[in-house]
Amino acid sequence: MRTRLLSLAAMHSDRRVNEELARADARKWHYAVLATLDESGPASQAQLSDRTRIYRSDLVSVLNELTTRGQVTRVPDPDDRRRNLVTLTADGRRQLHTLDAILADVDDEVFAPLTPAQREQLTTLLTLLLSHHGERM
Amino acid sequence: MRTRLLSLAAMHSDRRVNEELARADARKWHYAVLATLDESGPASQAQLSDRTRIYRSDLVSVLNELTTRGQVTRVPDPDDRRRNLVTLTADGRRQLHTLDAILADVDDEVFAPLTPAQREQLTTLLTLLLSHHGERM
DNA sequence: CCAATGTCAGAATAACTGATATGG
DNA sequence: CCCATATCAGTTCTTCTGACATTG
Repeated sequence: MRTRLLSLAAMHSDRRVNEELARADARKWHYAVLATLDESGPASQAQLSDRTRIYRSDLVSVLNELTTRGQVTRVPDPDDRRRNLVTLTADGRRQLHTLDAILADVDDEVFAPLTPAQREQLTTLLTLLLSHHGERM
Repeated sequence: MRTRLLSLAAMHSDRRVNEELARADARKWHYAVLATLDESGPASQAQLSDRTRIYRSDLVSVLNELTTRGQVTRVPDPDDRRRNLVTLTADGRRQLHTLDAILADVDDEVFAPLTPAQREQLTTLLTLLLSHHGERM
């Protein structure tokens, strides 16, 4: 059953990712938020929640941590004052690069059994999956 | 970063799997144990733990539940009395078939964005990953 | 004496569910 | 009035650690 394969592979990967991110005093949600902001630019919390699949309620504390570390700013959106506009800072981008380097190593380790072509394939397939039930849960 | 793609895809898949298994009063570990026993035959708890990646400590309660439901038996191994030999019962196999049917539907849904050929590819790639850091955490 | 096995108890997260206040 | 947003409080579920008794 494919769903089980996927689950097992991800479990292994996640464990390694968490171990390594912990050394940089980060967790995968921190990375997810920083990376998403870098990829798609400033966003409201609701948008971030959709894109990262972090629950809106849980995003709050993640953002609290990131803001106290000066890695993102969170300011009310003047155009729609219900929203906060979350933006990556220079420090945040620096941290993202640090985490990127860490994760690149984990990536190499986890996907070592695959040839470069197979890694490409996998990326393509997973991206396909996510873009379909992607932006829409 | 591929690890994040993998993580997101698995999270989505796991959520759907859990939702559907819950309707059959099961969880993914129940299925994992039943399926593993069916695939590899009777096993000790340590072996099951390796194969399913369920912690030894957590396996205990999963097996408690499965035994009270009569889906597996757990008897001391005469050859090595530290071990329990866990075996699938007829009821267990029946339950496995039920869960298989449920999961086949979830599988179809989750992997709908992929063509049959792409699903094959994905299975191959994930199997490769798991067989490498597979039996060895 | 050391290693492996199964078990237990509990900590630490992570995931999930409302409820609420405020603005559109 | 209803919907969306951010926040808070709290529950549940899972993952993970450490210790222990028993056997090899």
